[in-house]
Amino acid sequence: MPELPEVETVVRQLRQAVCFRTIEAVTIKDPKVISPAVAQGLPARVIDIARRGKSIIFTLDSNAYLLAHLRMTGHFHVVPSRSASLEYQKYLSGIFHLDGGSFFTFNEIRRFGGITKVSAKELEKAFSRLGPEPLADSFTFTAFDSLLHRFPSAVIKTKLMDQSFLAGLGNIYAQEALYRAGIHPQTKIEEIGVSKRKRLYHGLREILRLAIKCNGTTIQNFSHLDGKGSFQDLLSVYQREKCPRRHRVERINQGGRSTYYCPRCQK
DNA sequence: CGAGGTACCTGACAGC
DNA sequence: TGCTGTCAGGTACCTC
Repeated sequence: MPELPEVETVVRQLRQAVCFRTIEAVTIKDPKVISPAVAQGLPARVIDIARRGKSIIFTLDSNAYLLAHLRMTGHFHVVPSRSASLEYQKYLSGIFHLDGGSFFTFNEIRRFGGITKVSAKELEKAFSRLGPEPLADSFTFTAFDSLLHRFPSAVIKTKLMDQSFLAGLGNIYAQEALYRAGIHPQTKIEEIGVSKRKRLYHGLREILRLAIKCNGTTIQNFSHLDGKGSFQDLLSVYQREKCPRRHRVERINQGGRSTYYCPRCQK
């Protein structure tokens, strides 16, 4: 499930393979996933690939941007030459033809994610609703704490997953961060004391950094360009039966989503 | 305004 | 075997 660490992994790999290359043409197989506008204004050179929250931004030298979101099951694949077989044809949404005959593809099983072409203004508008980047230097404990103070009555787990609150956390890392902080996922923000707020701040940053080092978590549908991440081996509660301290993990439902937590470690 | 619920979409899997 | 129901979940959109 692509969250911040998985998207960051994909961005780093795309940067290696696609940055400073020219997109000559795009073949759109599924216009619901790849907006037809993406094929216009080519060829164009990719001069930067970056991440904001869970979005991927390709900066083109044509004064436009490609905005990609993996949602649940979106994948990029880089294919070295035109003669190579399209290994992932089954869910192929689009083919990006690069200079020199290589290409990369976008595949989307559930067709939730996709790629659109946007202007600088549209890009700014899309990101204006996003909360801060949890790994940014400017995201200090003070910044996190003042954010928490704005929503005293909200349930902490739901808020951690709210992209306008904090950009990049999803169901897995929100749960893992709460385990690290010893906070029950149904706790209201106003009920969390300052020491647990600090543990949550440090816990979520540590977990994101560690997961990036592991190239993300590979569960069910997520794999990055070069294979699989390994953070799933380090999960404490998500889809686990026992927490690292050998207590039984419980599963509850919050907003139609499963939440795993340890009733003994998280009060 | 915030908070909570639901639709979107398809594959995996359990149960009969 | 083959059907049905449930679950997975990021985000936009809706209602209260």
